[in-house]
Amino acid sequence: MERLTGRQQKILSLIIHEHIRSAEPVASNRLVTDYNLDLSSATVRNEMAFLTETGFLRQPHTSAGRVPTEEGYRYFVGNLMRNTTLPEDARRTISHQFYQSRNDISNWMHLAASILANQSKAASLVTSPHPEQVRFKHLELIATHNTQILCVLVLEGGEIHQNVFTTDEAVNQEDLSRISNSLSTLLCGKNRIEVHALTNPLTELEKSIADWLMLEMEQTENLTSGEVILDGLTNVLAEPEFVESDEARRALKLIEERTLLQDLISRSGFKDQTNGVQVLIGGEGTWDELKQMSIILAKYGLPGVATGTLGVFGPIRMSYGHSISIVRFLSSLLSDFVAEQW
Amino acid sequence: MERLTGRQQKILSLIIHEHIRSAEPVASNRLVTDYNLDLSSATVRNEMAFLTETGFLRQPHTSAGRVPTEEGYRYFVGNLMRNTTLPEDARRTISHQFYQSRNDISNWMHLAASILANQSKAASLVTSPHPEQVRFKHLELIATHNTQILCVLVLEGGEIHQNVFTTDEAVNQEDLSRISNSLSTLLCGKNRIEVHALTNPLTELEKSIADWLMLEMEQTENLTSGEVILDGLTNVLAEPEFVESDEARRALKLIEERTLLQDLISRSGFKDQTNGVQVLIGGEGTWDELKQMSIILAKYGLPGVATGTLGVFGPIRMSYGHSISIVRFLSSLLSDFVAEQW
DNA sequence: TTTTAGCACTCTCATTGTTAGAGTGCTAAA
DNA sequence: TTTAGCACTCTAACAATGAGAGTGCTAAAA
Repeated sequence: MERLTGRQQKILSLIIHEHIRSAEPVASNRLVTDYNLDLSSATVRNEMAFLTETGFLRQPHTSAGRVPTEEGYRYFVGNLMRNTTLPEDARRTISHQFYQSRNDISNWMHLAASILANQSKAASLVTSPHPEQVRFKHLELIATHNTQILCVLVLEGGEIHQNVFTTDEAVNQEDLSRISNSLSTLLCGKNRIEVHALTNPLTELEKSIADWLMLEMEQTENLTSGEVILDGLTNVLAEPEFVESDEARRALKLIEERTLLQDLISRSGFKDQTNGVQVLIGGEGTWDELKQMSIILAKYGLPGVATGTLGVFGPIRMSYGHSISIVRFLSSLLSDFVAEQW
Repeated sequence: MERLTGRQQKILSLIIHEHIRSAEPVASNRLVTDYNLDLSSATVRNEMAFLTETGFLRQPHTSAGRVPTEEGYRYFVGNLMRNTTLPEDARRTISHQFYQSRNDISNWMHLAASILANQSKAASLVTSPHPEQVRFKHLELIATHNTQILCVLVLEGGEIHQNVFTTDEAVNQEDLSRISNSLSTLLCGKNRIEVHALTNPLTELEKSIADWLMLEMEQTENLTSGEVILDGLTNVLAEPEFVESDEARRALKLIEERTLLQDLISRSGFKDQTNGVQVLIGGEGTWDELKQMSIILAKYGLPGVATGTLGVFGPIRMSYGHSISIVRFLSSLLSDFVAEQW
């Protein structure tokens, strides 16, 4: 990694800041006048030439200002950005919005996606918390019409699955309650394999119920992530660099189709930096479709028990400091919600 | 309504067909050569002049071909379009895709949105089926941790709500089961007002549970539509007329924010045409933001019991025949699913 | 009366030429 | 080491031009 002088770092920071604001190449003059630099534009130009040589800036054409490269953004995020935390009042406002829905997973997922999108002015995603190992909690059988049975499976952590069975002959609610009670007490807290070992079903109905609940548990376990909520897709489209080119459209299409997300979430190792928040800038050489975009991801939940992913994606020219602090804050907030229920 | 000769109708149809295909103004020549018209271009020009005068076509500029007006599309949809039904094999393929998820509302809503978007090459929406009157079906209380109680409310039709209560002291599962059993038998099939009249709670816990379930029932009842699933937003953005203008972006933004949808669904009277399918062309003078877009909506479900809405929205230059037949088919398919569960 | 060939007319769009100005790199002086 | 000054380059905006697309109209043909 190149070593930069304090002044070079400052100029790089200012250029990135100004470019994020204006979406245009930044001229040496603009820096001097608008940011009260105690330097002449010529000096700034010399430094800019150096930063261009070392790969942190580039020039769209000879007589244009400078634009940060991916490398430049990466250096900025890794070394220069001051580690902003969300101001106390913003935290309070956001926490307050969750007050009503803290007990309903689906609700707070949507809310989180909406807040992420609005605050970061980019697109956002939130995946449902995914348990490492699925455990049975409770089963309920409810007679609906004469031969139809609504079957509700509650997993540890409060996740709910439902299904409707049709039987050959009518079953009354008392019988159903007896079955569900015995199964519930028998299987409570058991994982998929234990459930399989314990169920020695007698009737046709019990057999199909047992089959179904093992299927649901297996599916839930194998999913890398359950539901994926997207929001703010149109925010990204409003950005000037995406108005013309259809690169963004293609990237958004991939994201809407959820194909990239799986890949992205599983391959981004979460090995590293910035306090559990992962920053992917310009596809990092791996994802060609994301050349113009950056993605900020964080896991949330209880490690080893149940985790989900949340994050924002926007133009490479995004406000990293603010976005990262939002992502980090929501990640810890949602972790609390998960901890309450698991 | 103007009276058009057969030839005029045919020319209007062909122009609309060709314009939907090419997204460009249609010239008199193109019609004669590409569609083997047994007429000269001059004759076609005369008819085109007439159709322009009567308001079905317009000319972007003097030396350009013709483009259908909103009025033109409306006449086409109302009078000229042959009432296409989806081919048998397409129906079968689609039905087959639903096979696995016919019992899970959330699943089939997503699937329906995805199929609508892909088939119509436009954006799609599906709202959850909304009961006319909410009725209690079943209540289940499950002890999770020492002082936490997971509370699952099942409404008639299979809709499920959940909440977590925290009590001052630990409660055992037997007590909870007793409470939920007695409440379930007491309240089964009752609507919100009857529930209110019947609950004369004794303990603090019972009181908060009763409060909550009445709140949920009330909220569910007051919603014009519950969950709204959107899909295929990026399909619309790929259309040439939206690449440049930001009109589409604004329209999509409104739709993403769900503000327009409520208005749209409630105000579109479903008074009319095309077998329960409602076609809104170019905002119909009411919605300015939708000048360039058309919306095809249909209700599904059991009228008077529980209904939802589904549809597609795309450029005004959309393939109405195909889209309408898809919407109609899915509407009847989902109606079957609703009928099975209510 | 209806259709059509022919032609003048209009408007767009792509191309070219031109110019102002934005911004740089370099040099020589401070 | 910094900076003033200046030549140089490239873009973006504008005007001028011409080809071509497509029309409307007229007068002749069916």
